[in-house]
Amino acid sequence: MSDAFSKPAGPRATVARGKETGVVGRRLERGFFGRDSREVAPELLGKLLVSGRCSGRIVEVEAYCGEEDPASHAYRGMTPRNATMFGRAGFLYVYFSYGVHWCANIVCGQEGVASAVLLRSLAPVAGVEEMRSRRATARRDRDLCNGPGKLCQALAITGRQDGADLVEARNGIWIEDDGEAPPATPGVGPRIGISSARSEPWRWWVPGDQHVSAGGARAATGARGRQ
DNA sequence: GGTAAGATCAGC
DNA sequence: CTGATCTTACCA
Repeated sequence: MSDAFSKPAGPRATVARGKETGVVGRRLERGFFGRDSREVAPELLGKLLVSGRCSGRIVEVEAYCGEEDPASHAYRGMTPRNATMFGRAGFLYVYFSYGVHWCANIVCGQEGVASAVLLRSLAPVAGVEEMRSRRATARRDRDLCNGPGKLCQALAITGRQDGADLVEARNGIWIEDDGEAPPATPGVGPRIGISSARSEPWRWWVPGDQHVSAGGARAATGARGRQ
């Protein structure tokens, strides 16, 4: 695997991109994340995930609620894998899924409470060429970041970013608010790909956005999912 | 020690 | 629909 992450861009990238887009956003602060993940998740819709020279607008998220949530990795307590989730809010929890893909979460809530928001889909904004080069299998640009594994591959997020602080942003990765408001009425529904707590409506998305994940789109159109 | 299941994706 | 292929939980 190539290491495209050797040069973290840092906050300076905000200015650089601002020159291109005319918009300079603000990094989200610790307090934004230090609440219940179900409160944070829908407010993340419309925010930008920035990693290196790439960024994308968050269009689909899921909340996981630690030791009270059977679908959460933290349900059975702390393990080496999920330790980051038990730490401070505003850090990135990255895990390896199905032995194949990486998935990224933002830790929320109080320290010691393992709640987090899974980033499921982005609309690509900056660094699209770089994303394409990392995701040769994506035939269309809308396939670059429309899934939790895909967006990590596109933005070069791996286990190396597990435990990265999105607030201090010293790893060149952070969440930015460029003024785009979350949808007043987001899509809401059950989470994707889990087998327990299937009825909890803890997935949110931007209605009608073409970058919502394939699994999410299926669920939204009422097609049969695993039951 | 073995085995099954999993917050996924791509290719058939 | 299936294979890929790593981590964890759980059972013997």
